[in-house]
Amino acid sequence: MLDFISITKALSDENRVRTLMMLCDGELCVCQLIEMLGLAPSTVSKHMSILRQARLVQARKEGKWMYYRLPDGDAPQCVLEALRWVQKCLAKDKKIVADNKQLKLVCKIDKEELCGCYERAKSGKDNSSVPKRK
Amino acid sequence: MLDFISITKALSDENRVRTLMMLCDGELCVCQLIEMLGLAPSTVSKHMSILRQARLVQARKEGKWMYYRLPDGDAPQCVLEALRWVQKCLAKDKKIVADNKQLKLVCKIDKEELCGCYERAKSGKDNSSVPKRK
DNA sequence: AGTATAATTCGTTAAATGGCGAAGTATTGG
DNA sequence: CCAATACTTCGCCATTTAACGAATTATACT
Repeated sequence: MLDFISITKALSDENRVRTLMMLCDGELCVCQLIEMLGLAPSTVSKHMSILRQARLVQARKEGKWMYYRLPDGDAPQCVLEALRWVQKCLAKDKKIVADNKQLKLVCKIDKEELCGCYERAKSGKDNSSVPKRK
Repeated sequence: MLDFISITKALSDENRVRTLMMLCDGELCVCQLIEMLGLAPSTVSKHMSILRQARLVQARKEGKWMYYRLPDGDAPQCVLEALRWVQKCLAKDKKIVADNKQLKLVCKIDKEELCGCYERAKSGKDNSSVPKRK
């Protein structure tokens, strides 16, 4: 029961659900999620730890980057079915579709360039919708 | 998205999930739920309004009693699938199994007798496990 | 070694949530 | 009509939660 409630609690926040939907096409690193969600790094990190606790995502560290992804079949049945349910319910959701579109742009941004996200966030300018190159 | 989150929020409380599972075998009235959950009437009423808002339950008033039940197929697909998921995940859960057993006893109690639950609750004695007859 | 970067942990704050009892509404029964 | 019963709504309190920035950890780059 506790495991179950940890899943539903994890799913009861919009930003976490958006994150799960963003991971449908493959893993993302935290700075990409920060860019997409427009939240502080510490906040995103907390969200990911809640999703991880519920086993809705898995993590992989590579160098200084942390990648998150949906579980690969080895997760509890209850979790896998939850993910299928979420995906089916929200596939056509307006916000989710917009996120998907935005995500394609963000994924094109070079890692080194993107991860100035900390500084950019502090500067107050929202330039998240513009994929930049040098 | 908002509808979706209202469902996951509704499912993120143990007492509400227990309630849904109790409704699997048919409708129950509020005083039966009060008896089962051991909560104040106002609290149970609030829980039911949250479940109703999410369309996870439907209500029917008969005389002075209010009956709640799972939706009959006319609910959104997303809701029906959520209910199937919850039921599958928790069918064998310890607390849920115990609730089911307890519920059978509570259902045998005569309505007129059961609904002194308000007074009984105030008296502080937990006699909920003993189905009583005059 | 020493700085910069990516992410997490910690401490705080504002808002949401679950609980209760008191008061209000609606229905039944005298 | 009036009292009793079955809820529901409202107002309050304690706890939890989502957010942030500051401090910390871990890795890469000179």
